[in-house]
Amino acid sequence: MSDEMCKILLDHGIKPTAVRRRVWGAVEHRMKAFALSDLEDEMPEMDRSSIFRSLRLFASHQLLHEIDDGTGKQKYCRCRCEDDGHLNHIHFSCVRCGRTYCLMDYTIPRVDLPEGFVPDDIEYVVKGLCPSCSKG
Amino acid sequence: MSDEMCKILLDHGIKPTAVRRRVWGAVEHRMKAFALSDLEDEMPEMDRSSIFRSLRLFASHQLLHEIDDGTGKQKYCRCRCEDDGHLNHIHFSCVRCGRTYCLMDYTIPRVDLPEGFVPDDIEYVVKGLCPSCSKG
DNA sequence: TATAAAAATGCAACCAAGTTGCAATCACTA
DNA sequence: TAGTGATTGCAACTTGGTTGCATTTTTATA
Repeated sequence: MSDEMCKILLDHGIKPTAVRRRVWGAVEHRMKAFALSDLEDEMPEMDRSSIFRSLRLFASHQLLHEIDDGTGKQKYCRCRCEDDGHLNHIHFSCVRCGRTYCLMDYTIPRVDLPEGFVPDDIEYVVKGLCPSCSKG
Repeated sequence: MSDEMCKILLDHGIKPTAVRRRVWGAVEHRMKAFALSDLEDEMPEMDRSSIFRSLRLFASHQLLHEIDDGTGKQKYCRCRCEDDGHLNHIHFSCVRCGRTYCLMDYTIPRVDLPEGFVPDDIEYVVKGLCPSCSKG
């Protein structure tokens, strides 16, 4: 709805249709990684493939990152990188509650690769217990 | 068949049945990560779920690691860790040919996590072009 | 050794998540 | 306003993983 929201989409070359604004609104302020199924549950009146297509579109236009936390479900997180569009923070995946945290302030330490390997992107996922699950 | 093979399985608390020896034989010398589907293709006369159960068994007995390289397929690699049973090397996943390399000599750099996060395992996957694909 | 009990296997079916084909609808331009 | 292309909703399909169960094999016990 808001002009603000439209602007972000337009700035990234995305036509702000009703579906896309709806999806973006549900997504833009999230700090944790989320899956398609999360959005499905929250917006049961919306079509799965429409949400899916919006997410993929956002990801291809650098509004979201696609991350893989080892749970077998594709997750997304809000991209806040100014640089080259690549993820540069680590993720934490809780083995108990299944939530994935974006640790924005923790950058991925780099490794020099053997000759011939040309890196493009890095995924650094720590698995264990998150603060709320480690308390118990 | 070989006593050697049986010994490895027995040493890890696994009864060396025919299926398991067959699967282990197809797996033990691999340097690259592999998926269930790879073994299915190589041993078409074997049952999928039997291979699957063997792999899961091996993994639960620390003979294999289950790794997630972001391709959406569960991959496995030969465990050569002497220490705590955790993976400690990085992986390289080629976006062109889909192969996943275990870079055994490249250990995962550690990151101090925020208060409350209790790490158990780490996944470090670099995506890009492998030596054979980056040549072209 | 014969038999009972337990474990492993093969098969078919199921499930979840992602993805696609296509017709209906919408948005925009001429 | 008609025509064109993009978008959407729906249903169906694909892939990979997983499970239920009857059959077979192995192991333990009498």
